[in-house]
Amino acid sequence: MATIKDVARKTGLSLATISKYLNGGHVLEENRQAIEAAINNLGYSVNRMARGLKTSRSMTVGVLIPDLENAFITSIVSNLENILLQAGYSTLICDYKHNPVIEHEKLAFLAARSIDGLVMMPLNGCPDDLRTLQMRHVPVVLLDRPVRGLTCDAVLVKNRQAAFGAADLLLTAGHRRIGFIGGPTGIYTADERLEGYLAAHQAHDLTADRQLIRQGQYDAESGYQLTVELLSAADPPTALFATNNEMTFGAVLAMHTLGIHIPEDLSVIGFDNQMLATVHQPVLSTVLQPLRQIGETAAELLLRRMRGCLDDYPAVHQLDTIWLPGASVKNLQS
Amino acid sequence: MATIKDVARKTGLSLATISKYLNGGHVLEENRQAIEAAINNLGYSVNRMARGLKTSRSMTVGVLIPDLENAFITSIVSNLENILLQAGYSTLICDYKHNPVIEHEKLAFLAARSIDGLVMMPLNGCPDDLRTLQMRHVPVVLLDRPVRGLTCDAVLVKNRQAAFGAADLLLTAGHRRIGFIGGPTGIYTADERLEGYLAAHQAHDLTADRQLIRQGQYDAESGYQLTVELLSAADPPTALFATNNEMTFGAVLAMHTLGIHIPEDLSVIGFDNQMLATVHQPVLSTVLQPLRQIGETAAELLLRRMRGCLDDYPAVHQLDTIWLPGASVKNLQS
DNA sequence: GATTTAGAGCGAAACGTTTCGCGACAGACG
DNA sequence: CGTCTGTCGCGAAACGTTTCGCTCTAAATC
Repeated sequence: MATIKDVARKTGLSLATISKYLNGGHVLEENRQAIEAAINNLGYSVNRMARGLKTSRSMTVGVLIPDLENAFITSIVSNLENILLQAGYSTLICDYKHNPVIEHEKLAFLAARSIDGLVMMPLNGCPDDLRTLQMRHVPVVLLDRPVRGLTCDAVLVKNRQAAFGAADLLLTAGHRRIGFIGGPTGIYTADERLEGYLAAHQAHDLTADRQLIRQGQYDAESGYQLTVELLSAADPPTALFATNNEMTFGAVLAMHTLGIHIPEDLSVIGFDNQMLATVHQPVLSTVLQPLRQIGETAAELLLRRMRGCLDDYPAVHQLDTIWLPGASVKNLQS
Repeated sequence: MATIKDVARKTGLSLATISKYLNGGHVLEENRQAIEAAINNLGYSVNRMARGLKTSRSMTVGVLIPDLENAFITSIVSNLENILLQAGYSTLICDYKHNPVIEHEKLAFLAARSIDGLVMMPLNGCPDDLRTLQMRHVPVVLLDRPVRGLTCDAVLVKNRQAAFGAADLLLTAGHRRIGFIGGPTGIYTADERLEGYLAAHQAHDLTADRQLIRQGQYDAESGYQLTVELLSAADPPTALFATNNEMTFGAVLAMHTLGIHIPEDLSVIGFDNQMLATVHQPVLSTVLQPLRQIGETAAELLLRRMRGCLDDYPAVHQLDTIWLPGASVKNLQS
């Protein structure tokens, strides 16, 4: 491998000059050409480890997500990666498989790789590790949910408003018994979405039947299970709101198994699962998160922070969700 | 940040000894304890860039894939990442969005990051860049398809056999007009799968009607389009075989739009799209690739190569596909 | 024509490791 | 007691950059 020394020798210039050129400094036109020729000739490319050693920047950002097999998440990551790459950063992607132990391990792993920044979709969030990172001036941007007790930049969506909208739509269509399939209490998005659901009832001067509110894990298994429970109860709902990607999948699976027709037997609103929503017959009315925008916002925020700009710290961006109109809601009024 | 020097100072030992300890060498029990105490005390962790500079190994592998939003692919990557991480490697994941220009760019980007190994699911494959990498003794493992004119390790599946099996199943069920929705000629997997389809016809002493064989891009758009064409033709097929993840999605979407019932109006076999297959009603009979196994095989092969073992080079692993039995094929015999 | 100023290049010292060859020492052996 | 052998630690030289402060030259200014 050619080094900067070889380029210096070949051009008759000094190391310092080559380095200056490489870092965008001004050199004489004549020398510029000589340097470029030598670089091509030798096939030189800068050794990022040597550079990193000197500058103590790795030009690498860590991305820690719960799941790499979830299109909803990877779509965000893909965006993120592209923007960061354009700025010269590479992206170290890790998933922790929804497991807090792995989450902690991989966070430690990333921290040990001397990353210049971190984007994380937290489960527990490991506030202590994150704080340590922040003390080292490694900026952190959270996705999807904040971490309790940690001051940090974050990119979220308006969960409460989205859930309010979905429930309101069902109520307005005349539904009075709306099943709610949600994540565990204590999880930020789960709490927010439930609150939105409840608030919509209040806005219609109604009180939701607590029996209709079912909470489990944010996974397909739970979605399936809770749907079965809800629908086999004494007084089943006429509509169902599944409040995350996996649970929507599980819920639809359960309805298929039970032979329930949408929307004749049951009106349904899903969350996030765009591919399922569009392939479903009829198309599933769904709350979608603005994946592209989440990725972009997070990337740009992180880049700003890595450039040292702390103007609006801590910034918490709350993005609007997108409504995918389908045909899975039956109007009971008509 | 504490350095090895600080540890040396604190313990009264020399740099060389600390380094030896860090790299698993033997030191006196007494010193070992002192070193460990000092490390904890100082919060020392090795600077990977300095280490990399000396050893000229980055302990990083590149992963280049066509698409990060495709669960079929990311599932492989997730596996890969986990195994590599256990061996101490981090994973630089890039996607090229099915675009040969980006493919080339990102490959160049990865190559410039001094990766220790590369796993790639190629489109064009950029044989020249890959060869350059190989000359630098950076092992490369290809996924899904080989690259024309390049000697290289690869992990593939038995495409021909899988397509043969699917077509054979339909033929055995009495179907004589089987639509084939495939990728473009020249793409390895597309060619192999088509050959399997044709071979199955031959095995039944039949010749496939060329009108039933439609080729497009490996995307949902094409799958949709070709399905519409096939079904609106004069003499439509009684069965359909969609031969990749996205095309299966597109095909199902088209059938829904056309109001076609599966399997009453049309028998269908899909490919790869497990989530669609299981959520579909009825469950879609589908050819699945062994994602976990592909990831593992590729990771282990790459690790072996990075350890310098070239015993079986070039190794081309051909894995068996998995048959997901569904209820989307109607038996015409009965 | 003398003095200032800006531009360009240079030398050398870091950055935090690994590694090679050597020396010190202790115990085993004849 | 002298020699040999094996273990453990040490000093110093790299690895390929960046960067600071300096010098040199030529143009600009008075």
